[in-house]
Amino acid sequence: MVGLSGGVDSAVAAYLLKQAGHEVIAAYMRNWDSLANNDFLGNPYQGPLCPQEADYEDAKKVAEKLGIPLFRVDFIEEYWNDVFLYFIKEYQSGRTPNPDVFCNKYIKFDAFWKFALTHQVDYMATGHYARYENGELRKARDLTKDQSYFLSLLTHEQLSRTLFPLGNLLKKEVRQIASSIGLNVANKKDSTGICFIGERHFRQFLQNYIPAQPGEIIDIERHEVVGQHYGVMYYTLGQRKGLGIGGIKNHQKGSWFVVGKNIEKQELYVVQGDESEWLYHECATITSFQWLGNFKLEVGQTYGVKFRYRQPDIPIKVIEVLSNSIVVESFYPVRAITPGQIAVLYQDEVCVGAGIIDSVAKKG
RNA sequence: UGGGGUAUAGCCAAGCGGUAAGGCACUAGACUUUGACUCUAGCAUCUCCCUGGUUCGAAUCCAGGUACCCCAG
Repeated sequence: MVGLSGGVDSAVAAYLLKQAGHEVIAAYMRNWDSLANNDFLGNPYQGPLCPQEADYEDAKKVAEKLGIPLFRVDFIEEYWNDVFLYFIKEYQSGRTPNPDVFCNKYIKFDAFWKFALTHQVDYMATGHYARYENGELRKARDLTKDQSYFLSLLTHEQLSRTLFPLGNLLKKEVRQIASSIGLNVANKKDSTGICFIGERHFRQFLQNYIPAQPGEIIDIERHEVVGQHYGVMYYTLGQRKGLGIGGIKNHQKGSWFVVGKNIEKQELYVVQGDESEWLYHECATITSFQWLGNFKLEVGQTYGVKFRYRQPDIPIKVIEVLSNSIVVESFYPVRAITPGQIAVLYQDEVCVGAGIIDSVAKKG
């Protein structure tokens, strides 16, 4: 069973599986209901035109074109309970979660799989750009579209029952295939924003679930108030936009960036200029760490790590291994390593482990 | 109510007679299956606190007014 989103990637994935001789069925998932979920503020799609229904129509056309049956399934409650509540809780505690990683873990590769099982399938498949070969999760051939980052918290069991038909293709090739077989979505723009929710004005979106709590923005170097914020939970480390801090007398030119926050005091800490020491760290404690490698994880080993999606691999050394967490140290300062985000360890192309960034520190 | 200083876009700020730099913020777009970062573009055209005056021409000079700041009382 293939998860058809209405986009070009999953459509081509389904096509390729069918071409390969698999018996393919598909399902369109809908996991977010703006009305039921009070998704009002910051939602650009007010009114009757619902992008999800447009996507469903696209998926139907794709299924029809490919001659495969298309089911429709909702995991709105599961998404809310397993992904969104966690998402909100993290923001409330001042962290910056990555909901899509958990959406994969609990919805796409769990709830969806259970649904697929009711149709007696052997495998599920998605349009992710990633590879799972010989028990190893690997980056996609198209490194610019590689999505192994988002799959890094899956288990071997989840990965081994999944096919990734796009793992060895370039995005460009996927679009060419879609075009060559006349798929309606061949030139459809890639979707962005939180999976199943979509593009939102983020601060306003959060305000639907976390009430505003305005407070002071403080220059952490001079201990001066330089502005007012809407609520510390709406900002993330390294953030520039949305601070609204203009020119200030006797200050140099330059933008301001978030470097910290105090939930209790509702204070947001910032620095001017993107070269401030406050923005950079080398050490990170990674909790809920899951090891995917087929050898032993030990102190002293070096890997490449992504502290956020699409970040080039950063060389790090493992300096501590605990039962459920590890501590790593990069060989050079890294900007805005952010608690709540997922840190993924790679050994070249192989994803060997991942966990949640819990805290960061300067070297030494 | 003596003296001095400043008044330029939301903020900081160039310009000192020749027809409004720059930065920040903001907005839009690009990038992006999280949030960010980044990049590109836009952003004072009866306008430079107000009113007169000098001049071919003023934000720039002069006079008066208004507001705020500082030092003295």
